Formats: sequence, C-alpha cells, structure tokens
Amino acid sequence: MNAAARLDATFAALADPTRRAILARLATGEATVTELTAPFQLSQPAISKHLKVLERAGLISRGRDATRRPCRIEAAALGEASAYLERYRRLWAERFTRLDAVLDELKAHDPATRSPKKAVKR
Amino acid sequence: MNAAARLDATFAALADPTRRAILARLATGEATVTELTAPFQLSQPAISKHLKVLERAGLISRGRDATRRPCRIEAAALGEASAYLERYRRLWAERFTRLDAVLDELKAHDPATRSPKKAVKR
DNA sequence: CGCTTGAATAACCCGATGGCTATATAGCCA
DNA sequence: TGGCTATATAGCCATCGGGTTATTCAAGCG
Repeated sequence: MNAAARLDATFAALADPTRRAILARLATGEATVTELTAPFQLSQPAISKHLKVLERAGLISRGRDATRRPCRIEAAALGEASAYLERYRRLWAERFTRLDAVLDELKAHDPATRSPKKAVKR
Repeated sequence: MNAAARLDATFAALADPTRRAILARLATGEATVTELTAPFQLSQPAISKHLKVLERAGLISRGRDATRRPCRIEAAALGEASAYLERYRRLWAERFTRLDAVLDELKAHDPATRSPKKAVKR
C-alpha cells in the first residue's frame, strides 16, 4: 500500500466514533472481540467489521488464543497520520505567524495606507 | 458541534486524497475555486463539494473577492486532530516501551521460565 | 464424537458520498 | 441593460459504509 492509500485507510478508520472508542479501550490493554462488543449497543458482527477496518488501516493487529482473537493497538500507523497532520499544522501555523507579522507591520507603520479592497477578513 | 462530531468531520475530510491535495495546495497560499480545480481531472462542482466538506470540518474558510471565493487553511481543526492522535500515540508508545522492558527483564533474568502458552507474538 | 462458545462471513437494507451534466445565482463591465 | 465570468445548486446515478439477522467456521471439552 502506498502512502496515500495508507493515509486514506487510516483517516477513514479514525472518522468513526465507535472505532475511536475501540482504540481508546485498547489503549488500556488487549481485548477480545466479545469484550470489545460489550460496551456498545451493537451486534458482534458490527464490531467485527469495525475491527477489520482498523486492521486494514494497520491501527490494530490480532493474535490468537484458542477461539479468541485478542486485539491490540499498533502505534506505527498512528505515527504516520500524526506526522502528516503535524507537518501541515506547523507549516500553516508558520504562515499565520508571518501574516500576522505583516499586518502588525502595516498597522504600526502607516495605518492609512492599508488597502480596503480584497479585505483579508480573518 | 461536540468534540466527537468535530473529529468525525475532520478525519472524514482528511480521508480523501483529493481533499488532502487541496490542502497541500492551500498550504502554499490562498486560492480560488477555479485555481483549485485546474490541477485535477474533476469538474468544478466536484471541487466545490470537496471544499464544502473541508469547510464543514473547519479545515478551510472562505473569503469573498467579487465573484471569487478565495479559500485558505484554518489551522485550528488540524491542531485538534493532531492533538488527538498525538495523545494516543504517546500513550501507546509508552505501553510498548514498558512491555519491551518487561520482556527484556524476563529474558535477562531466566530465559527458561518464559511461558510458551498465549505467546505474545509481536 | 458431538456440543458449546468465540468469531467471521453472507446476504441484505438504507443513508451518505463522490462523480457527472445542466442550470441558477452573483457580481463586474461595456 | 445585456453579457461574461466565477461559483453554487439541483438532479441523477453508482458505489460505499455501517447496521442488521442468519449462518458458518474453528477450537476446546464432555
């Protein structure tokens, strides 16, 4: 899977509150499918579907303990998504900082020269 | 919109490569709808829909310049999503570190005592 | 072996999403 | 005013996503 497809899968997986709740639960330790089903008013197959989505995104992996399939979190995919967001967040934060600096500069220097057309309107 | 719904919208918005490309483009500065449409083999209405999704997620905002509607990035929503991921990523990284420490401890102390049943299998 | 339990799969429903074309709206300009 | 340009909206269609129930598969146990 290429980077774009991985991001697609990861963000799509994170876009559902049930799946985020499952991840939150797994953050406290491994759990089986039935354990994960319990807190929700959803059927077991519904949870299995969610788990499959999370697994495809690489956010969880599953072991085998007899008939049980304990799930655990995989930090790697999270790291990728986090890195993506952080990269842009920083970039944009920088841009805003620069823009603010420019505005401050203009304001301080000569308020009357500020052009009203194409107002920036932040 | 509550926190869960905001995360839903943000992650769902980020789960599409076209929308991520739009954000990447906007990271280099404001752009109008037609400018954003140009690089893609998509119709203008398709891009308008994507922009609406991004706007609902709070990832972009739009100004007005005559008939043009320049789009720009909003860092706040990104920050929220990034914070969410980072929180869990750290938590899990911690857990793994601890698990690794435990395993190292066991191995160093008495390799023969490691139970083979319910193998951890990382 | 046959039963019971944990989990996955199948088949289906329905609303949301993403794409299109055609059309409407909005604002400038002659 | 009429016309041109930028964008939004409407209406349509195909696919996807999340839910269900019913069924199947897998593994331990009497």
